[in-house]
Amino acid sequence: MKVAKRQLIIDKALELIRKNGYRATGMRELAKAFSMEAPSLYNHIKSKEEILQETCFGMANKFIIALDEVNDIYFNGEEKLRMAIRNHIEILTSNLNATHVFLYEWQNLSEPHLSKFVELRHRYQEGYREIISTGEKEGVFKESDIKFATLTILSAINWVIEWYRPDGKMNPKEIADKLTDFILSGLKKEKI
Amino acid sequence: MKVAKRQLIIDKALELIRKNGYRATGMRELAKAFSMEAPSLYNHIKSKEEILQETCFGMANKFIIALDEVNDIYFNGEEKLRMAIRNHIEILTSNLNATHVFLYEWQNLSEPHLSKFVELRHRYQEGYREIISTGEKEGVFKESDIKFATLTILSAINWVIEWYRPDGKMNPKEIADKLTDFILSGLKKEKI
DNA sequence: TGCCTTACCTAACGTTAGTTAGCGATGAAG
DNA sequence: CTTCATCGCTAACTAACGTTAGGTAAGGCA
Repeated sequence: MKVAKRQLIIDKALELIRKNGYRATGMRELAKAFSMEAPSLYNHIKSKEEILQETCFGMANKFIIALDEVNDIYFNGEEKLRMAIRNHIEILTSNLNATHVFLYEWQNLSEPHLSKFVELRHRYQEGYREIISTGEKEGVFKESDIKFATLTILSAINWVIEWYRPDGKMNPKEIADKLTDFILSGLKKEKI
Repeated sequence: MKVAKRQLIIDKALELIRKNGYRATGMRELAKAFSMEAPSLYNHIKSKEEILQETCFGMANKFIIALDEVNDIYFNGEEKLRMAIRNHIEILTSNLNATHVFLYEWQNLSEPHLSKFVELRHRYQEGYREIISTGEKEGVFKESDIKFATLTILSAINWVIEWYRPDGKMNPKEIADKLTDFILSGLKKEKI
């Protein structure tokens, strides 16, 4: 039972944090969502930062594992990119609140967790860089500044969190496919 | 003299806010940067939020004016997009700290400024939507979900703030051009 | 000389933050 | 029936926040 309520608290915390920001989300406000007083929360969690840490590192793991799988299973660069983006969008859309914390609130981590987290982020970028590099070597992707392409791609797929609505007209897979098409082929009509 | 120091204070504030976040940046810390005590700041500024307001609305104006110009002067959709992105990157890279506040800290605005600001942001997006819509009607751009394309493009050009370094190897114009090429033509090699 | 403004100071206010201490009720286990 | 962990509570602490009040030294100007 304890573990269940703990998860409820964390979930609600993530929801509030996404809505108002980590610093603006107080323990008293969080407690109110459960008709409790703030100190009672500490029967379930160790501290406010514990929520932040668990979420940041938990999501980092999810993203990294999914990416490593792609790099292991698929060989073709284009296929790799398509699957990586599909996985990323899938994780992002099914963990909107947690992903927001992962993307934008990690700066509130205290040391040494902050440094550790930055390193994980770096590793994730590295994975994408590899994929693009693969596609380039295969002659399928243009010769491009790989760092540049990586960052641009990551920005596009992360921005999805800003406008995705679970009840919208596109489901995660459709978003991922459309995004991949856009990234691969751009906006311009192909010359005939 | 007073106006000069006021600007120095605001500039330093923006620098600190970009580094640590609006809420994490305190008046005492800001004052320390000038070897002053916190209350002395109030001889130069009215409040902490004044800095936020001035920056958010000031930057919004810059971006919107630049975009309106593009929509007035150029006719071709592709040219419009190229110039809009060039202007955007130019403003962004020459106001890194202020742009960060504009992009990520506006949520700390209090009402009614918050609503007003959101409306301005909306208008800026609208401008990009128009451009893409123009290119589509001309038959130069693919038939695409315009909202989707707009958001993806804006995310890519805004993400530049995350990795741009003034002493890096690409200057703003190069970044803008490369970004535009990427957005227009994508990552894949053109079929022969 | 006398005065007013500028720009700093110290002291302190009121609020809010995260958290701890310690107590009481409940309910399952031995 | 007793025991003991669970999970709430109130009270309160420390630290930090933005800001105000009120005072003082310096410099331009009548």
